Amino acid sequence: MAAYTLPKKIAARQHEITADFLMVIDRHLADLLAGRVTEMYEIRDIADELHIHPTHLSNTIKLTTGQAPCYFFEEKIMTIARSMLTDPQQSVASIAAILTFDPSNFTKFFKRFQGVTPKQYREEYWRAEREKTEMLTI
Amino acid sequence: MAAYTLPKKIAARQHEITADFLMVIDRHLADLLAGRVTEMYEIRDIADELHIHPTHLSNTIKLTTGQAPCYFFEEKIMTIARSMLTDPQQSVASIAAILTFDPSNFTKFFKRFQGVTPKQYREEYWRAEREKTEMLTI
DNA sequence: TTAAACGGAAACTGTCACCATAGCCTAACC
DNA sequence: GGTTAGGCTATGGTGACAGTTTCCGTTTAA
Repeated sequence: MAAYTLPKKIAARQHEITADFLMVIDRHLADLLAGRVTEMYEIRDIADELHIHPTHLSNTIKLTTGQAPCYFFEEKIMTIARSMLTDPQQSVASIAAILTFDPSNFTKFFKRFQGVTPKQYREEYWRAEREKTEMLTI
Repeated sequence: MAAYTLPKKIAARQHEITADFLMVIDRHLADLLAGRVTEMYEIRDIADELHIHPTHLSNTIKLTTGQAPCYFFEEKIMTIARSMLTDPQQSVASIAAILTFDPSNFTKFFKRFQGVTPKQYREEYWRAEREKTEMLTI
């Protein structure tokens, strides 16, 4: 009997793929923000990096999470976009550029998920901030 | 070896869509002429009826026939228009109305395909008819 | 020997950019 | 007065392309 057994497989291959996928997009987005890359990954690029077929990636992510790969990618991009919009120094166009959108598409993309345009989102954010400050000073 | 095989699929899904598309526009135009409907179908309406995406409809028709969906739609409308114009009772404007055009656009539409305006077409048609009759009476 | 992993074709959904033109009005022309 | 042309703008259709889903065939490992 072997005294040492391999650690029990916590995740099946499916979950390994899912975890790897999430790591890859996190790393890629970090690279994008740091300016180390300037092109947005496509699903094909991620599948290539994981050495599996794009269709198989799509199927596996959907199977383990109930959501398609794009969902997570887009969610993370939205989180970054919202965060950058709270910085009044950055123009909407420059944020769009960093996220590899052309300005027009960035607005469409953002509005589709957030319901409001980037500019509206920024304005509402600062209005809310001002109200908070007033609460303190009164 | 199976003695009975299913009949070989003659038409792939693509051809099924194409056939259905042609049926739908035929039926719709018949409805229009009979006054059962007064609005011209758009590609979206046909796609809805076939339960597929408009883009997919467009791409599939183009793939199987080499022509875009509009081509067939417009061809059939032109056939109807030419036929109605041979009836001297119907004014050009009333024909336009039945085909859901405003008079000005109908002329433009007709000329684009036929090279001549509706009125010219009608006149040439009757001139040709008269010549035929003269041939007989001489 | 069988169930998961994987490859891959085909059908389908969806977005975007481009542009021809329908729609609408006015004006000109038989 | 019915027909046609001109001019403007909003928009529908298209073609290209990315992604998803379904389905099935192979391989692989237990």
